[in-house]
Amino acid sequence: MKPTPLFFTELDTPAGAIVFARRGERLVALSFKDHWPRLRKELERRFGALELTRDANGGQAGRALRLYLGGDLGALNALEVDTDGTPFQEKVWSRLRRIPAGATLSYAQLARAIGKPSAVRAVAGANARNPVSVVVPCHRVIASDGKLSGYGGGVPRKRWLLAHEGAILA
Amino acid sequence: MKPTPLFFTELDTPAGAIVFARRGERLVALSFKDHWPRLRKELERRFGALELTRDANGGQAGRALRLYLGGDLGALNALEVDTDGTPFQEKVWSRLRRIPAGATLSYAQLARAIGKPSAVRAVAGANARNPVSVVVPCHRVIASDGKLSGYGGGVPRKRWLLAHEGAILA
DNA sequence: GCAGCCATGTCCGAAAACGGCTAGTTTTCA
DNA sequence: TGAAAACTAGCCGTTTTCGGACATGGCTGC
Repeated sequence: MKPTPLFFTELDTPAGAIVFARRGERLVALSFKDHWPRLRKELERRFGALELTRDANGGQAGRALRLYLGGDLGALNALEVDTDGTPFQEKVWSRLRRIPAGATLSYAQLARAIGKPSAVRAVAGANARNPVSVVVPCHRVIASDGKLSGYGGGVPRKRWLLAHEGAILA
Repeated sequence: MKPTPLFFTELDTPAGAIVFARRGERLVALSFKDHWPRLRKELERRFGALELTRDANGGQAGRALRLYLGGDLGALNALEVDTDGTPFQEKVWSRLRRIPAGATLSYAQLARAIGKPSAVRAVAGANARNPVSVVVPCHRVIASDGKLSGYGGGVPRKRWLLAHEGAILA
C-alpha cells in the first residue's frame, strides 16, 4: 500500500499557532498546534501511511483562513472539507457549518435541529471529535445556560474565536 | 393551547388612570396604568396566551368602580374577583376584603387576624402581590406606628385612596 | 456484544436571600 | 432630660439559587 500524500501548513493566530492538513484542496484536519499529535494519529488511522509535505502557503485553505483572521468572517464558508465520520457525526458537522459567524447554538438546540432532541450528549461527543476545528465551527455550540462549557482547544480559545466573530456572550 | 379571552378597560381617576382585566364578570387584575406591564406578565403566567379585547364600559366592575369613585364607598364589596394565590395569600386577601372602607389595620393586626401573629413580613409580602388593587383593599393596611409605609402603586396613591375613604390618619 | 465514558439538560430538594414589619435598644441632637 | 431618628435581631412565606442525581445516545475498547 503506497502512502497517501498530504500537504500540511502552520499558521500563526492571536490565539496560538494552528496546523492544518489537506489532500489536494480538501481540508482533512485542522487544530491548534499543541493538539496536533492527536489529530495526526487520527489521520494515520484514516489513511494508513502518510507522505507529509510541508507547505508554507496552504492553498485555498490558507488564503481563506488568513481572510477569516483578518475579519472576513464568511471566508471559510466555501471551503471544502473531507471529514470522515459516522452518519451521525456527519449530520452534526454539516449542521454546524450552517451556523453563521457571530451566532451560537446550545447543544440541546443542535440536537433538536438534527431531529434527535434527546441525543444531547451524543451531539457533544460528535462535537468533540470534529477533525476540522474552526472551519467546522464547533466553537459556536455552548451550554444551554450560556456558559462556554468545553472545547478541544481549551475554553479560552473558544472564547477568543467567539469574540473575534462578534458573538454576544451572556 | 388556545388563548384565554379577557376584557380590559381603562378608567381615569383623580389619582391617575387605572387598568383592569376581567374574565367574564370576574376581575382578574387591576392596577394603576404605569404598573400594568408587570401585571400583564403575571396574567400570562396564570393563563398562558391571552386574547385581550378592549372594552370601554367595563361591565359590573366598571360600574362599581365609577360608583366608588363617586363616593359610594361600599360599591366594590359585591364584586367577584378571581385571584389565584397560594393558600396563605388567599387567606390574607380574603381577610383584606372585610376591612370596611375608612378603616385601617396594621400588618401586625392583620397577621393576628389570620391566626399567624408572627407572620408579619409574610403578610406584607402577600399584600405586595395583590393582583386586584383597590377592590382587594391592600391600601388599608399600614404600619403599626401609623405611617403608610409602602404601596405598589406608590404611597401618594395610598394616601389618596385612604383620604377618599375618609380614613383617619395619625 | 457490552460496559463505560462524556464539551449536556432537566428535575427536585435544601438552603439562602428577600421583603410594603415590629419591638426593643442605642444614638443623636436640642 | 427627652423625643425622635438610626440600628438590630427576630419574624415567615415566597423566590431564587445551587448542587447532586439521573436520563440520555452514540462511540470506543475490550
